[in-house]
Amino acid sequence: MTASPGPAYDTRPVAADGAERPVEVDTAAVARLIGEPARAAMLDALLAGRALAAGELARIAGVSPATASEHLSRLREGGLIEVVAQGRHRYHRLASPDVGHALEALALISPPRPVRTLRQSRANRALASGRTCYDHLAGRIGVAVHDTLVERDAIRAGGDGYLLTDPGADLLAGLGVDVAGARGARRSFARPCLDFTERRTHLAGALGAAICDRFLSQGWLVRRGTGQRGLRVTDGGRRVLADSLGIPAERYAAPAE
Amino acid sequence: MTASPGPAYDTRPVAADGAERPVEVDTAAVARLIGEPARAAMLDALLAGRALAAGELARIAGVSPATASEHLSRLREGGLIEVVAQGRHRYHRLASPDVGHALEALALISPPRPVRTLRQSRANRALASGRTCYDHLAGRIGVAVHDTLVERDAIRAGGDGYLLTDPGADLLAGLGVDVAGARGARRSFARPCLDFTERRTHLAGALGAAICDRFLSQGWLVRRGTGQRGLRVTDGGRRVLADSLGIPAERYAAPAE
DNA sequence: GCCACGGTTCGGCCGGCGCCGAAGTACCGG
DNA sequence: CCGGTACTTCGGCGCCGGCCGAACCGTGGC
Repeated sequence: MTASPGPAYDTRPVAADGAERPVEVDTAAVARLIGEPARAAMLDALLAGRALAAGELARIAGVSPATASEHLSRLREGGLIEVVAQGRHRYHRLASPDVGHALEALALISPPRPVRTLRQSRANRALASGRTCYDHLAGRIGVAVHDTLVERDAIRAGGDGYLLTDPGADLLAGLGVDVAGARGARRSFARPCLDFTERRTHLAGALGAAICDRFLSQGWLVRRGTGQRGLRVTDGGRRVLADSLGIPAERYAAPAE
Repeated sequence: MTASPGPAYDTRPVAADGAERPVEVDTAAVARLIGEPARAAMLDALLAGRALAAGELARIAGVSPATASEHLSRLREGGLIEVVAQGRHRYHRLASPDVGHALEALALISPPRPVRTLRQSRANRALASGRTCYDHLAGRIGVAVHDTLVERDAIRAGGDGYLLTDPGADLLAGLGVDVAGARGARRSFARPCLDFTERRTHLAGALGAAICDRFLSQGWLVRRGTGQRGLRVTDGGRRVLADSLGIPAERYAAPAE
């Protein structure tokens, strides 16, 4: 039995509007969009959840602004990214967490490409420790938080993903996480997300994002360098993780070697 | 707390061998493989879990045997499919469930393509009710079974996916499901799998496969037609679902219209 | 041994698309 | 208004790769 009232499953006949009916789907079109090195590099950069301007994406992908512009408009038409105009800049971001999930699922079955430089290797090791995945915590920190919440019965499988138990809601509220806001969000509340560096599950959805927000705004975690994707635990964060969640620092230390 | 002894998380430092270290990964290469209509059609056909001969795949994709052969060898080199020679035929199948998951994750963000014929539409509606996803139950039946197991606390989030509780093990053993065999399997024991027709979660992994096996071998479910992907619930199956799991027939009936 | 059949390899055709430079458009600051 | 910057559109080049027919290899049936 779950902590929330009513059945965990949805007894309605899966919605009557046409969007939910099974339809053929053009998988090849989307894969073709991702299957171009420059576009894949852009999407990878956007996977951190930050909106980036077209010029930055051009530089990241190593192509001219003209080419980048074409790629971005294709990605937009394909529904993979959204664009928000702001002054002279046009910021791009992934259209939905589902896009991020598809990218990670692809990464999981993609051939490894040997790390080239020492600098690159060091950066990757840092990412393994803590990073954001779209907008929630990933890496060893994300996995540790996820596992602890499950272990303490703060979240339980249910619905389409997880349901928050009453003690779990108290625990997170005590940390200042905006649980009510997450419940009100129109996106999926809480669901598991496969972490491709750890090959383990961490917490995604509105709740995962709310936790990530809180940890960043309190300075418990800080963005690592200018890459924005890596995360570092501060001394205060170490205290909070240990005292409130019982997570020792070893659980999320960077892997050895 | 979970039902099994010891912590639900893995306290080891994520394995010391190089394979688990974070590496750059060539997502574009894999996406490029999938992003070709003929190859995508082949992969889609293989998503049902059946191994298919090269000739059949050529016919399905609508290309000549020569072209199909080239596509298949590329897919093989890319690690997406495996081939097993048998007499004059060479049977192809997806290399791993992860490949299937990536395909489903892509399908979730792919643009819908309107169903063309009435016949096609009817076939799709049947698939919505019950189907296999790689080797486990999917569709409305898969979702109903998954939700019921969660609702009855037979499975709980933990580890990398789900852990089976003691009452849950009794429940499934009572149905004749080979729980011990599933535990012994080297693959992931039980994990959620996103169903792209239902947009809901169902049960994958060794346990999901064991349940599917049992239901098919007892004749509670039968393959629908020659497509092998669709499933139909028999009268006996209806009884078992209602009596042992408390799932009424409405939960998995084909959607209206 | 011969043929039939499934599958692969090879050669050559051709369309699509990724690329850039240059020109065009929108927005901002002075 | 004018110049600079950010971005898009256009035209044209070149190559990758998807396609097929034909030839080639291995298996199985007779």
